[in-house]
Amino acid sequence: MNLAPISNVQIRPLLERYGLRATRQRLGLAKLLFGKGDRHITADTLAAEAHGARLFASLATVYNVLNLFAEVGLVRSFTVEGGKTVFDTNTTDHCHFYFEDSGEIQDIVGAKFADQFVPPEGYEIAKVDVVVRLQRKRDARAQ
Amino acid sequence: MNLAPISNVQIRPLLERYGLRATRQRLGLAKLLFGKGDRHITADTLAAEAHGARLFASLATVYNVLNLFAEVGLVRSFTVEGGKTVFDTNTTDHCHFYFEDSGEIQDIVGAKFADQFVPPEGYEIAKVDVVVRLQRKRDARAQ
DNA sequence: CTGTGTGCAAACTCTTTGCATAAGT
DNA sequence: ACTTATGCAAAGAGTTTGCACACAG
Repeated sequence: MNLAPISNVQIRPLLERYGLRATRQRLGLAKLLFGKGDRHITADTLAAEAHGARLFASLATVYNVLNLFAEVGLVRSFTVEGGKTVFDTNTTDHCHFYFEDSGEIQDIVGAKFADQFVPPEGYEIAKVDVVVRLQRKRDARAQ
Repeated sequence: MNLAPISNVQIRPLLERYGLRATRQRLGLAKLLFGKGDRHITADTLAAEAHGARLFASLATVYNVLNLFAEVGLVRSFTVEGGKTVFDTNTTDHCHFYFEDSGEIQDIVGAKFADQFVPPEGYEIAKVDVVVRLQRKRDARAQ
């Protein structure tokens, strides 16, 4: 995937291409997700955003839709410590910075790892999650 | 760390070296953790194991002790999808295989990544979590 | 119409917390 | 003795589920 921002009208065919019914909630959430480039978002944040855009989708539906999108490959999900699930619209092989102070997540460009691992006999790699946790540098002189 | 299996008598000084009071629960849990080489274990599994060994430690205490051990660097924790926190007695820089079918976790030997990332200005790397998720290979001819 | 999605609330899992009691040094 | 840890139960966060109703094709 990793599409450039998608205009309104392209979303319906996008869903249909993945065999998904184009419901109002799915269209609206997809528009929020794919309308502004790469995003890292949790279910409750997306629900809040949807609500702000006067798109009414319950939290349960947001979870359903995000999990569904993740299953078909429209988004990618991973978990950060604390147990929160983050959904990423960039489904290519890449790593993440996680800022411990702000909770922000950022793609690490150019870091690819999935093909460096040799899976054990009988298994294949489903995905590789790499999270680099960052903390504010404490200057040696300070403290 | 990454110590070879530790005998009984070494555990008390180990805790004291880390400035931790040697309580019965901590001694017992440490013995279970460090007594059999590298382990990947969740709090509830360790609690069950302790119970089986007639060491009575409540789940809350197991969490307290594991989090404390993680803080001082005796163990390392990371989260797998599903939100479970896994505690690893191997605190060196390494990656993990996660078997989706069994839930098992295995160290990947020889894979080191922490020094390959350049943190953004003002930040330093707290840790790098790499989880390679594995699924049973579905033979192309099958299905 | 028919099947599928949605919304709500309740259930569920994992983890943390508050407070009285127990134990360590 | 004094301090810190433990146990219990309850609270908390995040996510999933069951069922009645609504909507898409």
